[in-house]
Amino acid sequence: MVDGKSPEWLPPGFTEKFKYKNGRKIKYYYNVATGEKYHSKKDVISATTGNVSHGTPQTTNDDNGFSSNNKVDAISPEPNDSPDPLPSGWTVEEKHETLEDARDQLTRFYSRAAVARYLNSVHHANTTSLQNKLDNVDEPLPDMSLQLSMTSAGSEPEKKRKMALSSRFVASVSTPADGLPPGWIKEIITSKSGSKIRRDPFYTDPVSGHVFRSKPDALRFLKTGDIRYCASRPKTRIISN
DNA sequence: GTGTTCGGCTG
DNA sequence: CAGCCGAACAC
Repeated sequence: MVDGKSPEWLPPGFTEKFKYKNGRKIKYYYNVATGEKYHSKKDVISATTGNVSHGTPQTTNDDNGFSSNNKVDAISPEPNDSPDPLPSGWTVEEKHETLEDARDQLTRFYSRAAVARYLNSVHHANTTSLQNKLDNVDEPLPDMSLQLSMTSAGSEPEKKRKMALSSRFVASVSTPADGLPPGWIKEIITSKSGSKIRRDPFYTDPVSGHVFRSKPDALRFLKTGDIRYCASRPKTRIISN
């Protein structure tokens, strides 16, 4: 139960496969016997419980690309093996023979980025704009920039005061990210779903504008320079400077 | 297919 | 309890 390497719920004959589309990791389940693939656990379960032997729930194909050659969708761990979503303006010099070569180039790239980051952080100079306009705040406000926004769950754009208790509001506190290069912003997004209060941290790179869901993700990007290695694809917010 | 949220596992 | 991340959900 502890090791999630083998999904127990997965019926025999099924294998777990991964595919990378647009930098997003997609897991799907592949039925070796029939060649069908399913995107979610539900699909597999409903398909297997309803019709165990043979039923073609999705594609009614007797023969498709799976027949002759099962080219396993092996993930490419090397950054130089798949088309990189390089931003315009960046060019790939050559294909690297060794890892060190690639690493050297990455280092250059990161030096540059580091410089940009540093300059950016200095330019901002930690603008601690303290604005607490909240009336029903029961939490101690930190002396950092606080931003509050709320979304009306229903269709009432009014009465924002008491709504904080019944609707989902989002408050974000921005603080300099800890354990990351200067300039990075850590945001604690406080949201309310149902009656549960969530506090999720996000990390924003001021240079690229990527907002990472976790510190490890941010570190991964810093280290490899490729968001493909992140556990979750970061949203990219434009930096208004 | 893409973005968003939820929920749960782990340290 | 907080952080992280997969997966479900929704657009």
